Parts: sequence; C-alpha cells; structure tokens
Amino acid sequence: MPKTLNKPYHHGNLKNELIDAALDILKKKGLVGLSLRELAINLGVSHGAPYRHFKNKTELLEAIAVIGHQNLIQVGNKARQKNPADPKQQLFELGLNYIQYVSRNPEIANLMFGGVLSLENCGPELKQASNDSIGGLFAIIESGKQSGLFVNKDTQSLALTALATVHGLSMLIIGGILKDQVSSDAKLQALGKSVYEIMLNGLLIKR
Amino acid sequence: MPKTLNKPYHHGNLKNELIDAALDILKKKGLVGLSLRELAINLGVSHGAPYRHFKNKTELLEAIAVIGHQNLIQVGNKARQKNPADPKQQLFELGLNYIQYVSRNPEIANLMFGGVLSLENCGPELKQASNDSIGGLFAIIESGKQSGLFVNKDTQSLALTALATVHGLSMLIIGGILKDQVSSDAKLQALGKSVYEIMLNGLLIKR
DNA sequence: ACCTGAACACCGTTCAAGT
DNA sequence: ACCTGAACACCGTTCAAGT
Repeated sequence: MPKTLNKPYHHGNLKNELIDAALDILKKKGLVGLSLRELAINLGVSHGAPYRHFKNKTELLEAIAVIGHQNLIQVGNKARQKNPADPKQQLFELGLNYIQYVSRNPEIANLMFGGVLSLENCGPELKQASNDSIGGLFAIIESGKQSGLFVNKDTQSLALTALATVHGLSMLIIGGILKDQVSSDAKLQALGKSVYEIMLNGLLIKR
Repeated sequence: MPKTLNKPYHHGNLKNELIDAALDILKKKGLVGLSLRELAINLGVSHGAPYRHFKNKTELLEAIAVIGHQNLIQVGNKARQKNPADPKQQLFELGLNYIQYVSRNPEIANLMFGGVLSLENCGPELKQASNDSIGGLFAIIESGKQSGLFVNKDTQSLALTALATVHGLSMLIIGGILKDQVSSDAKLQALGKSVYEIMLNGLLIKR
C-alpha cells in the first residue's frame, strides 16, 4: 500500500487517496474504527488537511456511498447487456450479483442503507446515484411486461417487489441473521436461486 | 419526562432509565448524537455511573436492539393469534405490521439491521432475540403449507423469501430510497398491499 | 491553492476513592 | 453495591498562520 515512498509529498490527489484509504479502513475496522485523523496521519498529512477536500466526515462517507451506488448501477447494466431480450435472465443475474456485491462489501452496503447518511440532506451526487440505482431494474421489468413475460401490474410495484426481495435478502445476510443458511458461497448461490424462483412463481399454489 | 424531581436520587433503576433515555435521544438525534456522557448528565449521575450497568456503549445499544427484536416477535405473535387458521391473513398482517414498526422506529431498526452491532460477538440476549424474531414467520408458512395454501417447497426458502420481501421493503423505506412512494400513510399501506399480492402470486404470468 | 499546528469542545473508558 | 471525579487517549472541527 502507498504510504511514504521516496519523499514526503505536499500535494497531489489527496482527495482520492483519502477515499481509498477510508475504504481500506472501513473493511478492516468498520465504520466505528474510521477517523479522519487516522486517515490523515496514515497518508502523511496533518489532521486538518482532509478538510480542504471534504466539508466534514459525512461528506467523505457520502463519497464512498456514491461509489457503492455506482457499482450497483453497473451490476444492473451488465445484467441487461449480457442477456439481451431475456428479461427473466436479466432479473436473475441482477439479483444474484446484487446479493453478491452486498455480501462482499457489507461495510459499503451498510453505509448506503444503514441509516448513517440521510438522503434528505446529502450532496447532489449521492441523491443522483441513489436514484439511478433503481433504474436498471425498472427497465428489466418494463421490457418483461411488454414481451408478455411478467404480470400486467404497475411497473413500480413489480420493480419494488423484486428489489425488496433482493435487497432484503442481501441485508439479512450481511446482518448475520442468515449466517447458518449462507455459510458457504455455494449455499448462498442456492438460496438466491431458490428465492428467485419463489419470487417469480409466488407463494400461493396455482388454481 | 423524569429529570430531577424532588431530590437528587442516588440509586434506583438507573439501568432502565438509561435505556429509556437512550431511546429518547436516539429518536431525537440519531445514533451519532447519542453519548453515554450526555445520558448520564441528563439523568443526574456522573459520566462514570453507566459503566456500573453496561460494560460499554455497545452493550447499551444491544439492550435496545433486544427490545426491537422482542417488539417484532410480538408483531408476529399478534398476527397469528388474531387470525387463527388463516395463514394468508396472518402473513399479510405480519408483513404490514413489520413494515409499520420499522417505518415508525427507523433508528431502532437501523440499530438491529444496520451493521452497528455484530451478532457474532454480542451478548446471549441479543443472539436469542434475533433468532426468535424469525420464528413466527416460519410457523405461518408451515401451517399454510399443511393446509395446501402455499407452494410445497422447503419452508426455509419460502419463509426467507417472504421475510426478505417485507424486510427489504421496510429497509428501503427508512433508507429514504422510496420517499416518493410512501409520502403518506395511505400510500405506504397501498404499496404494502400491492407488494404482498405480487409476492403471493409471483412475477410471472401463469400458463 | 493547499497544508500545518494549536486550540476548543467534545467523546469512551478506566480506576482509585468515596458513601 | 453503587457512584464520583480525575485522568488518559482519543475524536471532529475551526482557524490563524505558513508555503
């Protein structure tokens, strides 16, 4: 990791290095263990330096949450591009990769969804990113409806149901509530597939 | 609210008062605004006093999370008792009331599910409570399967699908992601009902 | 424009000492 | 058994001053 190389640097892209270092500590020590002062010291600057790039600690955390949302947006985009004209498979891949991303980045996910940040009084970047992250799912549902695959109910309710299922499963997993059910990667995959099929076909017996 | 009544008290049930006061501040100022020191001062004791009743701040937060889980367990119990032999209605009430409880107690929910506490290294009470909170749902699914109402898949997958949907919707709501969709209590109710029916019947068109 | 270093007002936690 | 008060090691944030 880049600590001090040849010489102490007095400028550069401290902003991005702060974000990277923050991500690092977040994964290692969790949100509680993350302090701006430690970040600054680790990067060889004074503890006041971060405030030239972030108004406060929250603004740094928001920057990380934005990255998380952008990653989820990518998950949606990839799922669509990889399976053109197959909304069912698109939905499946979106779901499984969503769960996988959250499982592998629990600290970022908790930052995005754990109530630490407020979408009301946050910067415009986070507002934008968090809005956009639902977009891919809506598109999939919409195309699936048009091709007569999905039920003809309002797109929003359908999309939210799918999102809720996937999101809920993800959050339950990183919350540790399902630790028995997802002790291995294979089990997680199996559970995801199982839930996905129940979501598609419903809980009720057909009549 | 109980601050200083007639005389300064030097003993009593400080432990419970700390929990109550913490809940109060949690709702008013959020988790970030909660400090043991302020709690102690508000209750008229020294800042060291809380440490006679809680090993540390985390242990206080765990006590609150336990209360939250117990409340969710009650939600499940009520839903079952109120609609005997009607698993469909039981599931509906459990779901809507779960969403309602989380919506109305977002700080507690974020404490339970937001990654602040670890279910791995927490006290036995929280472990117990968090395990039990899924129980009611399992019972509903099981009885619904036996009466030929729900699909004959493994109970765990069915229960987790239902839980994930309800939990996910709840967390999305308090996360502010659905603020447009749930701006009023009526809208929340409508969305809940809509999602519930999609969950029951599935996304796919029957063939 | 960017960074430093002192300063302020907080924290959590520990521990001898008091009652 | 329960609480106090000093003490320690941290925080976030601000701001004059440096380069």
